[in-house]
Order: sequence, then structure tokens, then C-alpha cells
Amino acid sequence: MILEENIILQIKSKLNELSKTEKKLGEYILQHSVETVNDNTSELAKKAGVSPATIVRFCRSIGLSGFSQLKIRLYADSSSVDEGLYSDITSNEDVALIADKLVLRFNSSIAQTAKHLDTSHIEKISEIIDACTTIYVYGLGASHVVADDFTQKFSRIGKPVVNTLDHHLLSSALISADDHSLFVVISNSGETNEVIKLAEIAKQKKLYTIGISQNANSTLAQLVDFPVIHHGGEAVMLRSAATTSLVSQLFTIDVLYYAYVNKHSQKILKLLKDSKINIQTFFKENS
Amino acid sequence: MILEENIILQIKSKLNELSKTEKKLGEYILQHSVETVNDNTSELAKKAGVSPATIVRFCRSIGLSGFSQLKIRLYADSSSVDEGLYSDITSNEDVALIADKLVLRFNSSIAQTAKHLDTSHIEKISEIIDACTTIYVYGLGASHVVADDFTQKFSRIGKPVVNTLDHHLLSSALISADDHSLFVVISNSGETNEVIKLAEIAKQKKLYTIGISQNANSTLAQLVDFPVIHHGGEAVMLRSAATTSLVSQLFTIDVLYYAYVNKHSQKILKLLKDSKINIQTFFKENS
DNA sequence: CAAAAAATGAAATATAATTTCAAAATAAGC
DNA sequence: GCTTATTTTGAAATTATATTTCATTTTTTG
Repeated sequence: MILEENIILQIKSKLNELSKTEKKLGEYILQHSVETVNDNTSELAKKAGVSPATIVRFCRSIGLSGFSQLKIRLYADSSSVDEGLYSDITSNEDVALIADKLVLRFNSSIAQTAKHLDTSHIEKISEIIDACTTIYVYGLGASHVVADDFTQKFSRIGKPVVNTLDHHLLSSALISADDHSLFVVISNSGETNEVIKLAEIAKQKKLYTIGISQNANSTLAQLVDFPVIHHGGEAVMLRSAATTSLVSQLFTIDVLYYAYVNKHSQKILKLLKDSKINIQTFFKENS
Repeated sequence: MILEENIILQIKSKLNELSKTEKKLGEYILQHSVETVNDNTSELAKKAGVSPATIVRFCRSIGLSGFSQLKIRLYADSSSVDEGLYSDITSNEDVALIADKLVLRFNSSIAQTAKHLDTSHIEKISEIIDACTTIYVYGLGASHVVADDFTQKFSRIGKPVVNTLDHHLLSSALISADDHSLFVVISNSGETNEVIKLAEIAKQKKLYTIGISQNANSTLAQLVDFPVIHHGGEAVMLRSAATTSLVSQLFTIDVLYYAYVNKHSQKILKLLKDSKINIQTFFKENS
């Protein structure tokens, strides 16, 4: 990446070397950087109280080729600074605003999760998935949605996945599972009763255990062979942070999935194609 | 709205909806995004082997006002070009790189979905949800994960939700549902057999119908009272675009949920608190 | 295979950026 | 303090660039 200097800082630093009118223009642009991107020379000239010619001269003075260039650079550097979007969702807000706030939250929890993901763990897990005969998955409540996503992804590429909400049934299944099985537990808190019990059973049976949780210090994270920690994002409203942590979990599953698919693409590619063809042939549908 | 969707991914995702020449141009621009920022229409036209008119049409096709806009947006998003984050995930890639690529794709499909969401529809739907006695939900395959998320969210705030994969059972339920019921259908393609049949039954019974789909022209979208269209994002690898469209759907559900909670916060706040207390008291857990 | 529809590019037009140049403001010299 | 150079500035002219129009070609449909 050709790291260009931030144009806003560049304008600021050169402000005092400029002539009176150009400085005035520079100050106006700094104040209205977002607006300026959508202006043309004559509009901006009117607003800033200068002539179009001064605008072009100003651009040259700060080291750019012209006004078009300024707009390009301004847009790139004046990215999302609207403070309003970071505040919590409160009563009676416009739907569009709610949506914008959610975008920000989704994005930041995904970015945060990616940043802190232990990629070497992921790689090891991907190998275990390849080696194991059956994967058992468990998730309760919101985490069950993630467990389902996991199940769908890995089933489709030909990996046998057992996924049930019935923890009695699952504990029986785990007890009779063979050594080369893998137990994946998804729990945001990592403290849910059922989850801990099932993980303990799997440990006793010496199965590989993976725990996907937001809390690195949780009982679950301490218990399993490979804790995968995601950073879930804070409460948006009414202490209902469920969705951002859901997305973080789904993201984590996706990285795991692609890491696995990536390493073992030859055999999977064929399977994927076949399963798609099969579904379409038998049920005449595509989603 | 400050957070715009990533233009490079946007071009990629629309590539197949474009005409032959526009597609050719799009491919050229993707290959030479950095160079294009310094070109004008006639130069680019020559290099890409199309006419200037096509360039302008192309910009409009991908949702921009014109060529200048394209250059502005291209520059802003070309920072990741050198790092190769836009290329598809191929064999034997580093896990960290896979994660970075996925972040970009998740973020872009969320932004895209938010941008095109019809907020007035959302508002109306939120009112219908308030007025209805029972909500029926149906989603198959990946969409079932979303249906579950919907169910969890609205059940928790005291709205009765019926959600089953058994379409025979669901059709009986719909036939005996009262007029003030709502049927929410989730289908990425909007063409799945079961989905259409069920939606038709609901229409006949004059229930309110909502269809969440990626395709505005699909049978489902045409059939329901309120189509909610999300923009899903392109294939990352092996034609498995499931995750980005999943996230888009979850995002859409979330906006709907918060829009509803927001408008009717007084009564819901109490319910939410109560249900949390109940779960903790009875099962001694918190997730 | 013919008719209709869609896509495309050449040329015309509109728009916007840039340059020129004369007037105004400022600085330097006497 | 006045005159003369120098710089700064904006109005108008020019040039460059984007956009639209429309006739032609290509593709699709009946």
C-alpha cells in the first residue's frame, strides 16, 4: 500500500504558508470536509467566499494536481467520524438510524473478533477436524443458532455432525463415541450448566474438545483442549447484546470452516459440487 | 450515512447482473483499480476497450452518480488492494489472511444490506408485529438458522412464535390460524418450493405475510405483503456464499427487532427483565 | 426468420476544472 | 509618503471532461 499522507493533516500543516484567501478556503474545507466532496468548484467558491481560481491554486499549494484530486483524497480521509452513531439505541429512534448504529456494532465486533483470534489454534483445530470421524456439537439458546450453522457447513462437506438440543441424548452419544471424535461446545458465557457437564463427559472419554466462548476465564474455556475466544461486543440496548456476539460466533465458525476447506480443498470441492447437484436434482430448489 | 459499502466488493457482486460490455469494463476496473483513479473517461474507455458512454452507464449500474464518484470511491477502498484482500479464498492460504478477507466480506454485505433496506417497510412491519397474536416463521436450510434467531428474539420479549421445519405441520397450523396472525418466510432465493406453497396458504387465509429474501424479483417477494430485501454479497469460494447472506439476514432481523423493541419499549422492557430473572432463577445459568 | 427489445458507441452537448489576464492589494525602494 | 515592483485575486475565456442523445448493432423473443 502506497501510504499517502492524510490530506486533512496535510492541509492543517500548510495552512500558515498560504496566502490570506487560500488560508480562508483551507479553514472552510477543514470545517466542511464531508460536504466538500460533493461540491464542484463554483459551489465551493460561493460557500467559502472565494473564486474558483483560488480553489485550484489552493490545491496546487498543498501539493495536489487539482480539485478532483482533493475530493478523492478528502473522501478517503474523512471516514466515519459521526459521533452520533456510536451512542446507544434509545427510545423512539428513526429506523434508518437504528440500522446505521447496528452496522457499526456488527462491523466493530467482527473486526475485534478477527483481531484477537488465535490463528494457530484454528490451524490445529482444522487438522483435528480432518482427522476425526464424527463431530458432536452443542449450543443452547442463542448459541444453538451457531451450532446449527456449524452443523450445516460441515455436513455439506461430508463431515458427519451430531447436533441435538437434548443433552440427555447427547451425553449418551458422547459416552459411546469413539476416541477419534470431536466435541464442539458453543457458549457465550462459558458457564452454562449443561455445557459444562457435557464438556466434562467428553474430557473423561478423552475426546478432543473445542470451546467457543466470549470468556477466556470461563469454566468452559479452562476445561477444553482448544478454547476459541471471540470478542462479542457490548450491549446495544436493554442488555440484549445477543446479536453482536452471535455474529462474532458465526464469524469464528466461518474462519474455522474456510481454514479447513482451504487446507483440504481437493476432496471437499468434489463433495460440495455433488451435494449441490443432488439437492437440485431431487427437490428442484436452490435455497 | 457515513459508512458506505466497499465499492470493489460492490462491483464484484454486481458483475453478473451487468451487460457484456459493462461486465468487461468492470473486470478491467477491478484489475486496474489504482490506475483507474488517475484516468478520465476517454482514457479508461480506450484502455478497457469500451466507449465513454458505457463507463457512465456502468457507474449508474453499480449505484453511483457518475464517473467522478467512482474514482472517489475507488481510491478510498483501494488501500486493501495491495494486500490482496479482495481476491477469493484459494488453496493453502494463511488463516490470518482468510480471517481478514472474511472481515471485509462480512462488513461489506452488512453495509450493503443496511443501505438498501426499506425502512418504511420495517416500520409498518413493526406495527403489524405489535398488532398480531401469533407469528409463524419458516426457513429451510441456512435460512432456518435465521428463523431460529427470529424465534428466539421475539419469544424472549413475549411474542408467541411458531417455528417448525415440518411444512406439513406448519401448513395445518396456518390453515387454522386466526386473521391477526403473521407469517414470516425466510428464503435467500425466494424460489424454494415449500416456501412458496406455505406463503400461498397464508395469503389465501389472508394472514399478513413477510418475505425476507435476497431477490426482489423472486416469486416469494412478489407474493408477500411486505418483501424485505437484503443484499447478500458474492461467493467467497466454491460458490458457498451462504455466510454473507446469512449475516445479511441476521442483520435484517436485528433491525426489525430493534425497530419493534424501540417503538414498544415500555411494555417490552418489563418482559425482558422478567424473562431473564426467570431463566436465571430456574436454571442457574446465563447463556 | 421477423419483430421487438436491449445494448452500444459516435457525436453533440452540458458541465466543471483550469488558465489567462487585468485589476486590486501588498510590499519594497527611494 | 509616493512611486514602482511584486504578489494576490477574481472575472471571463478556454480547455478538459463527463454526460446525453440518438442512430446502429446486437440480442432476445414470438
